[in-house]
Parts: sequence; structure tokens; C-alpha cells
Amino acid sequence: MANSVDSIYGQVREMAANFEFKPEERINESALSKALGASRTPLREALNRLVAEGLLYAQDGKGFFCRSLSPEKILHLYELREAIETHAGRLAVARASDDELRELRDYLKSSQNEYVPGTPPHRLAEMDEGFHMRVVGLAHNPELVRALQNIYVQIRYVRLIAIRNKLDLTHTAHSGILEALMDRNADLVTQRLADHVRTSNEEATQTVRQAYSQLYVPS
Amino acid sequence: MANSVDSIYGQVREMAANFEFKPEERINESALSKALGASRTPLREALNRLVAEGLLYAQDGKGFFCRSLSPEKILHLYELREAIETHAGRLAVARASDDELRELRDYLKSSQNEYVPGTPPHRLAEMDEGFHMRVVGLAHNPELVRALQNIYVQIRYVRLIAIRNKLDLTHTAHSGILEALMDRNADLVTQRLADHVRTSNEEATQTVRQAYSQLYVPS
DNA sequence: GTGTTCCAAGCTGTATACAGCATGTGATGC
DNA sequence: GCATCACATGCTGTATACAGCTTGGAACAC
Repeated sequence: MANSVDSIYGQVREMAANFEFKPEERINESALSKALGASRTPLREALNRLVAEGLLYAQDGKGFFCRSLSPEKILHLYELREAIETHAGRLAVARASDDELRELRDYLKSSQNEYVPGTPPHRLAEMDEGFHMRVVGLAHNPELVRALQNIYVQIRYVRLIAIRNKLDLTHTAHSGILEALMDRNADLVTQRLADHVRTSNEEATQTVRQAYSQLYVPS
Repeated sequence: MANSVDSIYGQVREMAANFEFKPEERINESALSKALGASRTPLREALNRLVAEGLLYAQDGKGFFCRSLSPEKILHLYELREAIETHAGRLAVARASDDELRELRDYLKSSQNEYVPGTPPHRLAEMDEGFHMRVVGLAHNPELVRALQNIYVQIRYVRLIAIRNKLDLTHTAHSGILEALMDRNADLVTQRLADHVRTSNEEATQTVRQAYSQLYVPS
């Protein structure tokens, strides 16, 4: 598994997630493969995986292109996220052991002192993602985790921008979700997750809208 | 888009969905590429897409293998399906136009006379899938559709076996879902979709369990 | 008969070659 | 100045070559 395709796949996936390719930009296979120290063959295999994941798209005869993020697409991804996370929350209430919930509490506690101004955004996003992935992990369902990971990769870039200045709110929301989980209150877990995801969605959508407006309104 | 990779991808996807490869079977690239009239290069690109979709998996140095379906995996996929379909149902209540709902009603009506003994299972599965995809389409969210399509491909084989003799029940359930949609009753839509998916899940899980037991109990 | 070793056949993973098409540039006509 | 067209460059899509590894089986020892 430490072969070339997997390695390239991971690297290009990160590049695509972070929009190191511009939206709609064509990916030059020769240049990228050279930059990654491989030939076009394994690169193209990795690119095809990323097409299947929705991070890139392919046009016959033209090559591979970076996806773009419209406000609508962000909305759609967040709706899918809400569907998965709320359902996972319900399952977690039924399936998570007390030990697992205590681990989640410890994770939240240990990250509490990092939810302060000065923490770099990528770290904030990482902690946020870490919490959510752990919650969904408590549903003991790898397919839910898998689907959610795919979404997070796609929205990571926007979250990274939108997450600034939301420190307290995020941590408070997470604490509320944990509390509802420990109370084994499925309805409350669902509601709080839904509220939290919707809030994030509004921030993210607004972020993309602003980015769009900046594109079309020259300075 | 009518190039070799896309064509091969579609064909191999069907083969994998229908388990024309046996679970855990290694895929012989040379043989398959010859059978499809192409070389190994585009075949491998298609196979990598299918790995990303979860229909196959890859082991470094060993090649590509067909997935297997355990009862647990079926359960997990159906839980994901329930999460997506119920959430889509709620959105559909808010977003579907009256015209769209009438189209759904007409679709259901036109397929009614095919829900009878004698209709081939693949046709039944197709109609069932058609109804569900249309419902989710009413949410006006391509990401939900996309995620669900991925699930349907993975469970199609099991549904094909489990669907026999469930004719009336399926159609009745669909009618109930349509009715709740036309009443714009989100809670009822959610509940009926959840019930319907869970029933299917139980049938599918039982099907796989039986297949498993047949594997290990020699005749 | 059973377990082990070794080998050959065959397969995978990657690089490279090449035909054909897309694209941008410069020349040309108006 | 502007649009158009032709062309050359460069890129994609696919086939093929080949090194290295996996694997199944034969030979062999016990």
C-alpha cells in the first residue's frame, strides 16, 4: 500500500482539497507527474479515483479539471452532511459504550484550551473535524464514516475560511452535543447536531458568496 | 465522453454490481482487458474509479479484488440509505412542486400493473429503484442523489434476490410515501421512508445471511 | 502421506512511445 | 482595428515494454 498510486493519490487529494488547483483549472499531467516524481500512468490512476470522489472532473480529450464550489453546491453538501450526522447521532445514542463517550468527553476537554484566538485555522478545522468524525464513529458504521469523510474533504477549504472567530460557539455547540449523547437523548442529539451543522452551513455559504462577489467586483 | 475509460468503467461497474466477479476474487487485468477489447491502461483507470466507489478494493502488488457483502455491511449500507432518503424526503416536502408530485404519482401508477408475479426481478428492482431515486430527486440536491446512487449500486445484487414475492408490499409502501408527500407531511414522509427502508434492510440482511449459511453448510 | 523448498509462469505496477486532438498564436484579409 | 483561419506546439488517451513480485505446483526430504 505504500506504492506510487496511493502516495500520489494522497498528495493530489490534499492539493485538490486545499484548492492548490484553481476552480475549473486544467491539470497538466506531465508537469504534475514530474513534480511528484513519477510518470503519468500512476498519476492518471490517482486522478481517476479523485474523479470518482467528486474532487475533480474529467472531460474527454481535454483532461482533468479542478471542481468549483458554488454556494448551491455547498448547501447541497451540508444537507448531505446533516443527513448523515444526525442519523449517526441517533445510532450513537444506542450503540456507543460509556467508555467511548468518556473518551469523547476527554477529547473535547483536551482540545478546549486550543479553542482560543491565535490557534491557526487549520488546527481549528482539524479539531472540529476530529470531534464530528468521532461522534459519527460512535455509530459503529464504517459506511457512514466513509461517506462523511468524502464530504469533509470537499468542504474543508471553505470551512477553513469560515471557521475563524467562531471559537467559543463551536466549542459550546460540541459540548451540547456531548451532553445530549451522555443523556442518551436521541432527539436532542439530532436537534443539536442539525442546528450546529446548519449554522456551519450558513457561515460556509456566506463565505463562498463573498468569495464569488469578490471575483466579479474588481477592486 | 465516449472514450474507452468511460465505456470500460460502465461495463465493469455493471459486472461488479451484479457480482460477475465472485467476492474476494482477484481480477485478471490482462484477461479482462482483452475481453473488453482494450489494453490494461484504460482498464486500470476504470478499476481505480471503482475502488474509490467501494465496489472493488486494491492490494498493492496483488491487484484488484471484488468486494464481499457481509450481513454487517448490508446493515451499514441500509443505515446510510435511510439517513439519506429520510432527509431527502423532508427536503422534498418543502421543495417539490405540485407538478413534480403529480409526475411521481403518474410514475407509480404506470408501474402499478407491473408489480405482479411474473415480472422479472431485475425489472422489479429497477422500478423500485426508480421510485426511490425520483423521491430523492425531489429534494433538488444532486449530492444526495449521487450518494444514494453509489449505495444502490452496492446493494443492487442483494435487492435483486430479496425483492421476489414482495410485490404488493412494495407498491403499498410506495403509495403511502407518495401520499405523505402530497400531504406535505414531513414527519410522516420520514417515518414511512424509514419503515420502508428498514423492512428492505431486514429482507436483504436475511438474504445475505442465508447465502452465507449456504456457503458454509455443504449440501 | 505430509510438509517444505524451489522454480517457473504469470501477474502487477510503472515508464515510455506515439497517434490524434485541442489550443493558442501569428498571419492574413477586410 | 477586428475577425478569421491555418499551423505548430503541446497535451491527452491508449498501447506496449519490462522489471519485480506473487503464486501455484512440482520435486524432494522425511
